[in-house]
Amino acid sequence: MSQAGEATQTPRHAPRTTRSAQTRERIIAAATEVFARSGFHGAKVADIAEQAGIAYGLVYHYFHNKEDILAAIFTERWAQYVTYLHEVGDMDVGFREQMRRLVHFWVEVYRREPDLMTVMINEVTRSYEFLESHDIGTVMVAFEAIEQIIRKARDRGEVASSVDPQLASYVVFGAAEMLLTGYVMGTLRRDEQPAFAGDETQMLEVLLDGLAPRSPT
Amino acid sequence: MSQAGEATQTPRHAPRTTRSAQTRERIIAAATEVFARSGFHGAKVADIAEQAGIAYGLVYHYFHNKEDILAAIFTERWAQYVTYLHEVGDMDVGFREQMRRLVHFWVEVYRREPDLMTVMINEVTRSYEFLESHDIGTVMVAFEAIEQIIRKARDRGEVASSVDPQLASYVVFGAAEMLLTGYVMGTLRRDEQPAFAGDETQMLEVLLDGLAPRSPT
Amino acid sequence: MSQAGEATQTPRHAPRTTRSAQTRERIIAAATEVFARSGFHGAKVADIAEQAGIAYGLVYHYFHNKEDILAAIFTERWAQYVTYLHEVGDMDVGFREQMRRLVHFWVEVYRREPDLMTVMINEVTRSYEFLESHDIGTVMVAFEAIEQIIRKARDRGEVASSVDPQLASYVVFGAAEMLLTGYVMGTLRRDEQPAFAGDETQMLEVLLDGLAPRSPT
Amino acid sequence: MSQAGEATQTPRHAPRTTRSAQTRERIIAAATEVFARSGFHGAKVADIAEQAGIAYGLVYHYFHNKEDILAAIFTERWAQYVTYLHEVGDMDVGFREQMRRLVHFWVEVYRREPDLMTVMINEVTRSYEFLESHDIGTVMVAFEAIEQIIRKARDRGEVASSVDPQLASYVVFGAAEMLLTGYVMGTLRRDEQPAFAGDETQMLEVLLDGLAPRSPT
DNA sequence: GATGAATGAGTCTTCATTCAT
DNA sequence: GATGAATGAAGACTCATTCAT
Repeated sequence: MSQAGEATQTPRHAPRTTRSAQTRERIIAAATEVFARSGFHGAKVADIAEQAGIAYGLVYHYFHNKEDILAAIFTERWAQYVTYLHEVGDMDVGFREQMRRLVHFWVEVYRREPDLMTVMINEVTRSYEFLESHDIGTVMVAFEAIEQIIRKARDRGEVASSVDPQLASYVVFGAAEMLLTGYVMGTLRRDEQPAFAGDETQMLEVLLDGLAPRSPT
Repeated sequence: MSQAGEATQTPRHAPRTTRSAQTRERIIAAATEVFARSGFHGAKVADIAEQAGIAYGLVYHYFHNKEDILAAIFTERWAQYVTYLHEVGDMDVGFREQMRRLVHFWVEVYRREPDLMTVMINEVTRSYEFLESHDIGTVMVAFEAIEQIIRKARDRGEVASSVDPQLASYVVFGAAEMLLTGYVMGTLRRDEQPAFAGDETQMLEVLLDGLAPRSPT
Repeated sequence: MSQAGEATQTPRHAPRTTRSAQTRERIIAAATEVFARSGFHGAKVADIAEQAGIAYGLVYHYFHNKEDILAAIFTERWAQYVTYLHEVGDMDVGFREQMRRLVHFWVEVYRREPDLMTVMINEVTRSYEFLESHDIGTVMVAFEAIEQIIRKARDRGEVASSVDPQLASYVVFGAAEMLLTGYVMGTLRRDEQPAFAGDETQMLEVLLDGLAPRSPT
Repeated sequence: MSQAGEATQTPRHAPRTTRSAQTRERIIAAATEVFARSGFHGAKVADIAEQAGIAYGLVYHYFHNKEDILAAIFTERWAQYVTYLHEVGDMDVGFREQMRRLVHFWVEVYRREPDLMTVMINEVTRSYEFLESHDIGTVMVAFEAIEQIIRKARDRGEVASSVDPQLASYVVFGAAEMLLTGYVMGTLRRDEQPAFAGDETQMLEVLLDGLAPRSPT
């Protein structure tokens, strides 16, 4: 745990073969699932290996330690996530459409990789332990990307001038995350595709237009 | 973890003396602090005892095990929380005012007991582990209380008729929780009272009126 | 455990009042029951106190430690036991009658105090630990008493001359003990008094006349 | 203790290698020795491991917990024991010879594996704790086997018709067990082979022909 | 690369014993 | 005498990590 920073910097080895790379991916996928279910501390390396269908000793061929797996998930998946946020920010499609795509993206990502989001949120976003040994700024980038989208839209007049982009980014992120949490926890049951689409519409409406009725009802 | 439910139901003993009750409170307070700092898994019973200024063995006079302490924190504080949500729901003050009070309540609770909220958020609300071994319904009551507030307001015409109260309750809860998470994480630095007040106003505005500008766009 | 010998020699105090003596008896009775059920190591002082209906701290007013309670059971009860064995040995009633009385005595003692016998056998007679810290000779006296009874009977011609009194005492003691174990374990169900009487007769017959049919049946 | 049954049913894993199987045997042998010396409760897992020449953690690769080791000793040895009893029962050699072999078997087993018998007697046969958490029927099978031997012999006229086979099986088993206990406790010192043989003869005589002199005295 | 046997630091938890009240 | 709060030594058990095969 103490050498976490170092470990993160020093991948155990570069993948030499395709198979090797596949095994590494399998471990990351398995770890994502197990971390999501049990949390970092509650996850056993043996569980991860079992989930990945390999011997537990093999994990240490690919990662220095358990912490290093979490770091890899973070490094290799979070980046994609933030990349998309920036892409959306750079799209010339208007704020409503940007938000629509963001919400859709979240819901889609969750539908495809619910565990990844869970780990990101629970283990990365909240963990002092983790953040202390990594750059908290890297985590914050996601918030800042959304903040930027809102700020620019505000500058264009597509967001109310009174809105504080930073605060608003927390609202947006929080709302999205709680929706996804509802999915994962099973408190929001959505078995059909249309239901997911309906949620996207609803969330979008609430975030953009608020709860209070617009104009003369 | 498997006997957690049982443990929760069976307090080790009724407080016989004032001193006994005080020690129990000391342990709960200390545990709240340590759980907030290190997380449930990362917290050592010995740390909790040290923080409480007692021998670690004494913890087991008052609680069955570590899990039981977390359960006690949850049980004894969450009820107060839900009670307030219901009080707000019963107030005859209009939806905007209800929401104002809710948001203020959340921010205030955090300001007064940041560790408690941290534990609630990180170890209870977000923990599969906890939710799986306890009555998730107890947790959901909070969501339902907000859902009811929104539903009634919609019936009164104070919330747009197109809004789905359940979905909206997730947005509201999620936004509030992420705000507090920002406080907890220190990514939202708020050292001054006015800053907190500003956040409340902002959050209220976004939730009620949305990000999009009102008036004639 | 190390000062067991010392502890045994030094009763914590002489009973000053009748009530005091009664409490001491209650502890001994309770301990006998708990030791029988859980063994010495498995028995908790708290269980003994609860069984006795007193606070666990009070146990230490009457005994130095847990070991001391066992020693007291041994000292104060075993003596009575051996005394009776000697009485039987001194009776001028013939070997068959002596054996009859012995067997009856065992069955009776067990019927009245099965726990006492269980403790004697399991924790005293069979325990290296106990025997190491006490005079094993004291325990052996019971065997020797039976051995003497047999030896004298042999000298009188009432026992086959080929019989080794020492070995025979083990047979007698073992048979009796296993019978009683059957009662306690519930593998030998005896709810009616006649059943017990029947067992005494059977055991006596087998021990005295053997399994093989006597001459012309 | 409550999951003991479950643990017993579920070996931690099947031996994958010869070495693995050897280590498991080493642990069982070491545990037998330590249990015999200190009793189940008094035995430390660390002692067992030290005796086996391994790290204590390794014990938990092979067994779920301490109780599980005792259960394994019982399961894997008792079966052999009962098997032999049945073999003797099926022999067509007459009752006297059957008994002779039984007694010889018991004495031999003790001579070869005194610790094993000590554990069987002290921790298995006598322990409520053990018997409560396991199938007592499995233990009783041994009694029943002897009972059958006696019953059949009675039917053949080789045992007195007045004998109750069940009661008699307790006498036989009890006598044998106490003899072994004498060996175990060291109260019956037998350093020479002839002494053991003498014991067998004596026990056989007492059990078959009884203490009372046969014929006309 | 792969496996899983082996290690032992780290914790939780129990419970005999003490002692203030 | 009586109580039970408090202490802390002792020991069971977990599991990340190493390494021989």
